[in-house]
Amino acid sequence: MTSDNIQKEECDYLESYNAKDFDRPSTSVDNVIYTIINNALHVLIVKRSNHPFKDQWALVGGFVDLNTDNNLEMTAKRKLKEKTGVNTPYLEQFSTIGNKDRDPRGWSVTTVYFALLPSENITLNVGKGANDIKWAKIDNGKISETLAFDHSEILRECTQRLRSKALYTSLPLYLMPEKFTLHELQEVYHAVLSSKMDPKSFRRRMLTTDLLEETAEMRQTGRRPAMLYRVKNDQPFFFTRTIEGI
Amino acid sequence: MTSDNIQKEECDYLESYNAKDFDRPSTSVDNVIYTIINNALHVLIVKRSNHPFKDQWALVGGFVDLNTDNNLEMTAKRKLKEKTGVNTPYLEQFSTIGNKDRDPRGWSVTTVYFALLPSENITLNVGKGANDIKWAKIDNGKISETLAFDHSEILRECTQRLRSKALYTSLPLYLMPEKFTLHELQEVYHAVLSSKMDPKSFRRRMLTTDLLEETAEMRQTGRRPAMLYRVKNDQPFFFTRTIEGI
DNA sequence: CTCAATTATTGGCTTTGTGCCACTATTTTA
DNA sequence: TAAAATAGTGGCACAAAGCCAATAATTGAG
Repeated sequence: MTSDNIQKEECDYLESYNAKDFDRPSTSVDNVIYTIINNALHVLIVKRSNHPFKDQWALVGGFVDLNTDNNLEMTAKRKLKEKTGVNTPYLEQFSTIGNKDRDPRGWSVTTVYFALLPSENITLNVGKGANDIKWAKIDNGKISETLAFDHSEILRECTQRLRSKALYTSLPLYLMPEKFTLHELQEVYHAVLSSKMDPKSFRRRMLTTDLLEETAEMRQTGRRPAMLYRVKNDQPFFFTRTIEGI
Repeated sequence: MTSDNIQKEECDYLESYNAKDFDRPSTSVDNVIYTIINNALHVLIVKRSNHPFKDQWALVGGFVDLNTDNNLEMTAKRKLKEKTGVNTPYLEQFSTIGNKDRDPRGWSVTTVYFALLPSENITLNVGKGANDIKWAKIDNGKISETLAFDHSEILRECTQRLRSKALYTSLPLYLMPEKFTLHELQEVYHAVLSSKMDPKSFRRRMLTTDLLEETAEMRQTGRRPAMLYRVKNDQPFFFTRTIEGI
């Protein structure tokens, strides 16, 4: 068969193809949106106003809208923007969970993204499908609220991934405000890792990369003032060694 | 509203819920199946016997079957077993790609897994939807065949991920036959990384973990015989330092 | 005005694991 | 018996982390 014939055949095939002829799972995106509040890791959750799991807390997510979303990341960003107003977060795909039991409506697939938001002036909007929204504090990888669907498990695994990446990357930098001291950055690492590091080692690790630059300002806190830094290089950095002893 | 009332409401809601009322993307799984042949990394590809992309090579994949597959991983394993007979590979979810352009039939989501198969006696079956199947050699992260859909890009990115993980994990061990010499293992690392390492450093790195154990046998190759090892610990190992200079 | 308390920052030695490269060991074949 | 080939080791240098004590800069109590 010639290549032209195959092209023709494919056109015919596509013309007669009807998406409704095949059973498909539902497809959604869920965001695990982290930020730092009072030196503790928090995650954004919403209270569902619709069935199923009505009036229960859940991660920020929603179905892919085939008309407005060109790809999965657009779905993730649309929901993120709707709830926080943030346009350009650090956003990374975490994992996709698909099975026949996670949603009472039937076979369901969700692609989970996680976002890191700087800890400054974020205004929350309840948005669609929700009647409440709040930051929930993460303790020991868990929050006190029970979440809808398999979201508690997703949150636990995603937080574990974030923690593991903090051991060898600069990801926690995306949780920082524009200007910050090295001590403040170290506190954020502590919040993510739930473990303390030596300040000398931490400073050396951060300053021997090209990630940070000094500002002309100092943080005045009533004791010895501390140098304020800002991010110089926006790319995530991968260290060649992990932090040990976790 | 009482909790009982909500339960009742949810039952009513689920009863009236009709999956066909909502447009959903198609959902598939694609496998990037690696093995080692003649000291080179290879990937399994099939020639499609159906539209679209009829008669073109593609990764091993297929649609989720809502009736037989309980979850996405079952879809991945079902296709893997159909083509190779392998039941228990190393299988890891790589990434999910979903957009409106990747499939001419419309909005499509595919979850990509990668599998590592030991380099020994695997019998290939053409299986459903294909009229040919073969191992394609990976050179510089690419194969010479053009692949259907966005599979060439998926292969490139997935191979990059495998390469990057080989720098700090023991993943290449899953590509080894039951017994192997340290030199043979190093050759597999070389095949994955496309770069050479010092034999002393490599042996030290491998032997200071608890990953391997000596067998009583030696590989006889006509020169000095080499100790044969087998895998002692089936869990993937994460080194605290990456191999440098790549 | 001086000193204790507090927080920021540095000095410097130890430890760990890799890079490097020359050297030794064991086998076959010429 | 020696050369060639492959397996495996000795040992030092180096980079980056751990560890912990010392120094620096500031405020507030007396």
